[in-house]
Amino acid sequence: MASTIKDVAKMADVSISTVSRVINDSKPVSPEARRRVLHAIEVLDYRPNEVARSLVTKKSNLIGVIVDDIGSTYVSYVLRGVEEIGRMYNYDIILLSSYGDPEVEMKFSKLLFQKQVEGVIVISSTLNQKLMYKLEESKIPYANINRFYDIEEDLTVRINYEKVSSEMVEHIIENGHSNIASIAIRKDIDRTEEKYKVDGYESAMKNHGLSTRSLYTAGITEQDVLDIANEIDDAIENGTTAFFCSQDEIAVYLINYLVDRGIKVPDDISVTGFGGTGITNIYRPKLTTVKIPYYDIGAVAIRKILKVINKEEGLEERILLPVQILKRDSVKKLN
Amino acid sequence: MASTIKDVAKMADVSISTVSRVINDSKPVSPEARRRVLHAIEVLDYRPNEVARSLVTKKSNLIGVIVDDIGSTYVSYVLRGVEEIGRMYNYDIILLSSYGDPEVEMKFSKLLFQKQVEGVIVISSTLNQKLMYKLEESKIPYANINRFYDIEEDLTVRINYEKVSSEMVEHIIENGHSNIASIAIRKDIDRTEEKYKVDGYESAMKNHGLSTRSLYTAGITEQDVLDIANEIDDAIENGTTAFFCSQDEIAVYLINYLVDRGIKVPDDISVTGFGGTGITNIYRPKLTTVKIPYYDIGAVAIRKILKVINKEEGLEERILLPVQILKRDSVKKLN
DNA sequence: CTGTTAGCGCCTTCAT
DNA sequence: ATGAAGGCGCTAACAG
Repeated sequence: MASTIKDVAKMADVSISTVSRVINDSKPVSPEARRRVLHAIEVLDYRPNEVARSLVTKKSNLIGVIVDDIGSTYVSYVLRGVEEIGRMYNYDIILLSSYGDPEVEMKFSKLLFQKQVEGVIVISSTLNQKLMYKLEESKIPYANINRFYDIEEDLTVRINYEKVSSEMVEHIIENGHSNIASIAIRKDIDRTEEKYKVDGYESAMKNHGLSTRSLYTAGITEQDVLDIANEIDDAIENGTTAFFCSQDEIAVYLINYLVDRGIKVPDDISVTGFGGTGITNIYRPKLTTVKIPYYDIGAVAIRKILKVINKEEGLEERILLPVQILKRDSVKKLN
Repeated sequence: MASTIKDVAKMADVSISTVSRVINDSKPVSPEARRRVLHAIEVLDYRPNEVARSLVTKKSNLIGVIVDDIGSTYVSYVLRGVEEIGRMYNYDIILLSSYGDPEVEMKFSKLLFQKQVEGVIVISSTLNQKLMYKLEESKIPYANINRFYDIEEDLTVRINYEKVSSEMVEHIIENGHSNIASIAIRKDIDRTEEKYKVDGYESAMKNHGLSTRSLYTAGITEQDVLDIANEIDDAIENGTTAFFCSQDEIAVYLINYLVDRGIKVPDDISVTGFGGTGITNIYRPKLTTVKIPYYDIGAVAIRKILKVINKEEGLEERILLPVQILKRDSVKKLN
């Protein structure tokens, strides 16, 4: 059995209050007493029991994080930010992976409440409104981070997808392309970031008096891309020289498809993506893409929660994260 | 303020003992009392406070997981297994990411002890002996999962790298190759899985009377591979037609290097890897590689810990996980 | 500066 | 079958 505050008190020949005072540095303690306590702590290898401490202080220093799949790159990148900033403020992360099951997520939230977490962060690719309601009514601070859905009310951290999309399209245009198609995900597009990307694409094109061609996939799997092969072929036959894709996965599977058909990227066709995670550094050609600051998204989310917990006054500004376009090798300069 | 067991007792007009009995199903309670308690719980939306519960039962149902980088594919894949199996047994995961700093890891272990975790799992790419000692002397069950180091005493879960390496080399030989080189990581090779891989390669080659050529990198970054470009070129000039690589990253960067030099894979040169994570499905050509069961590695590790916690008698067998060779497109059949 | 006391919310004997 | 009482390890008044 680990030693307790009592053992330390006994050994140092003081009361447990005094021990508590030195470990918390809460009230003045005479140098002599402090010395003895410290010594006893050392000898007994005493470590305060956080569970007991939480019970009385009502602070668990725990943030619950519900994710849909810890194995996904998106989730793990966001988690980096959450974990590191949480740590800076002495908060630990309890991690729960739901694999996208909404019912499981409901159970998780209950579990987390019982564990007395002080905040909850949800990192997912799907939407679970029921979970949001439950978190809302729980009155504990929470943040919702979603890979696709970008909903005004839920917003925690946002990115100006429309603007950066326009910039990316400008970049493609500057490289001499004029027949540029976009590919985005159709599902729930009115509530996802995809809408903003397509809007950005279309407005940039219109600003240059160019006509648009917007293709849509069902998702980001290889099959989803192959399913619109006809439309891709069609675009190319009609002179499309560049594809502005709303996600790195789409871009990469598109390139795979093109290469398999003997079409070279970027020599014959240029392609851009959105995301900028590891794969885009390894894959050849190195993808020209928008680097989404996943780490910062996580960091800002937990920071916001901690602010609420600590009742920091921070004016509730909407945080808009800057993004960066990585100009690499998948866009060719036409002459 | 959330309602407590007292509130429930008052509302149901019973003692807190009775409430405790129904929520834990520990002792018989009259149907009538039970009904009233359940009703009160429902109305008050009562959820037992796990912190208080842990304090008295001395069970936190928490497993601490120290990782070097939550953002790494390796870590997140292993975590999937840890999390899911932990969940099955009602254990939650506290996640700490050290970014490889040994001192930080020491602090983490202390932190975890204070949080009263019942077990600790370390998932890393580096070795922290001090941490292992500390965990060992803590007397709480722990498991050490390492991406590279494969040390007899520390073993938690193991893989027969030598055997599968031989099989992979056999596969390459069956495809008509005879001049095959290996590439592995030199660092600490006597204590890493790399040794077994090279051994497997060499023994397969010798069994076929073929001569070996073993190259070594400093690590798995792109630069590490480029640093041995001369040796790679040299091997090719000397007739090498296939490279058996000890890690997917090495294989992929090697292919990048070769392709950049106008050498086609697998048409001119065949390449195999080790790992089988997501990237190898997306990358072209699809890599022929050994699929390491990361999920199972994590699952077995936590299962082992839970066995100790629950004092299950399970004979302390050494678990050897089966692996699978993914025969895909990066090895060409020579005629 | 220090010790005593009263809980935090819950489980668990021990009586009844 | 049920309630009263004690205590898990710790913090926070309250006296002194």
